[in-house]
Amino acid sequence: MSAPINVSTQIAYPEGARRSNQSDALFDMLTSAIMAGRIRPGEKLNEPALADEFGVSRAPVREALRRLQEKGLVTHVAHQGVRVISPTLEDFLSLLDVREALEGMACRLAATAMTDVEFEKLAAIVERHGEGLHSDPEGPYVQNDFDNDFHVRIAMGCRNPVLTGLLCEQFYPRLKLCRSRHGLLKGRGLAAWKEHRRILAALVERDGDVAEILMRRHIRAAREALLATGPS
Amino acid sequence: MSAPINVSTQIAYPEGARRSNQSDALFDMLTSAIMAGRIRPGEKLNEPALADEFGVSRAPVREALRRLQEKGLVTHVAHQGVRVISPTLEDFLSLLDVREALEGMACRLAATAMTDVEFEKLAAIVERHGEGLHSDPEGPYVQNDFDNDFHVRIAMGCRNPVLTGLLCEQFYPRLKLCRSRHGLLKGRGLAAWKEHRRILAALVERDGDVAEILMRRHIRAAREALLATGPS
DNA sequence: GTTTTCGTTATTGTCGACACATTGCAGAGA
DNA sequence: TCTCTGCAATGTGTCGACAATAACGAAAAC
Repeated sequence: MSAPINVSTQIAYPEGARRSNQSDALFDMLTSAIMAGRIRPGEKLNEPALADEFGVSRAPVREALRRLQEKGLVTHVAHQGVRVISPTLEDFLSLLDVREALEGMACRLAATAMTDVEFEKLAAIVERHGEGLHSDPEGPYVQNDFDNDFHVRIAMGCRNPVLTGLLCEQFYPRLKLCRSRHGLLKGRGLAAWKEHRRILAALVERDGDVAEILMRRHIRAAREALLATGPS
Repeated sequence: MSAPINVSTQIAYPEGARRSNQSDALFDMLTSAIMAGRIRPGEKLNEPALADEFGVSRAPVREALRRLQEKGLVTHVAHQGVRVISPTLEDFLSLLDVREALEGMACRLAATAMTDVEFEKLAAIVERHGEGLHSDPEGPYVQNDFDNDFHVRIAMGCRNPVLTGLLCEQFYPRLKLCRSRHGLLKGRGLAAWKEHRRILAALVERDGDVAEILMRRHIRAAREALLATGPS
């Protein structure tokens, strides 16, 4: 038996986020716990144990775990329980290939779909990123605030609900997990910022073709940086 | 109360497909029933009613329904039950935009990842498609056999599990539903075949760049054909 | 020391029941 | 005739329990 995870005491309930049902609450809790590293990759999530810990029956736990699985944050092998995924470098690379395709398209669509107000907001994000670089120009590009992230904004600006959902709900959480496992890309900070700036410029020009190309190149650069440092 | 669906009597059990647990069996049944149109778009799937009809408790039904929801085949609004989605033209178009991005990437990757044997198999599929055109050159491109479909083969040949999973499990079923609702693209049959042939040629040349471009153009052509006939 | 067999345990699927929320209907009142 | 209120029906989340299956570990046989 694995050691008790005891997540409940470590998670501050996001105030408004308390949903009506236990299954949702559990899902939110586990999601943030995994993403924050409070539950480590490879760690086991025991259905009865979690039910016991949270004082609920197995049903809501079961559902929350299944949803985590759909989200790609945990794996479930029969009769061996569910574990937090510990993505390999290959998994990471696969994810980035698909991400290149998806965000490229998102960028193309966003070029015509986003409003000028949204572009201003995006510009502000890029600006703040630039200011942050002064402290550590060689550091990685850190995504600290989901709603104010460059990529997230574009994903939400493309006005394609399928695409937005895929990126925000499936890909970004998994990518974050991959990053926390394989390390951020040091030295990419400044380069990433410059690339963001060029993407923004193309968007403002409403040039979808160029915006897509630049975004794809941007993600491929990150992928290649990973490939260079990864297998070490 | 909606009329009883009575799916069980209409579905021939796919012989080997009987899984160990009821939830899986139910999921398979409902999936094929929806895709075959035995359960129509907009139709309600009643949890207790299905449980009763199949002689199981609500638990496995519940799980099967949730998985259908993940797959994007049904929607679930609180206290109103779950219904088979009836995709709008906009939904269809959104799906096709994302599909363009995904299959484009799949094609690019497949150009280097697929084996010569797989290419031969793919060529055979294209050839058979061409022979089928003799009977109705203006007809639509029909995908009658999932495992022997041109696009499916490429999706499986790209060697990117994330991409393959997305396409085969999420997109193709939803696309099929969209097609059955909005009609197939008449007159695209011959054009589609020619495009397939060119894509195949690029793949065989192992030219990922061109293969991607051709595939994207192929899907965009289908999208525009839909746009032209759709709003009528 | 290695392999096999057996018992234990963990995981999982399923069940039937209950309680609560919401919806929609129906009847009362204006 | 329209509106409001209360009730019934439906949908839904949750519970505790049981049984079956497969993995794990220990003891026995080779």
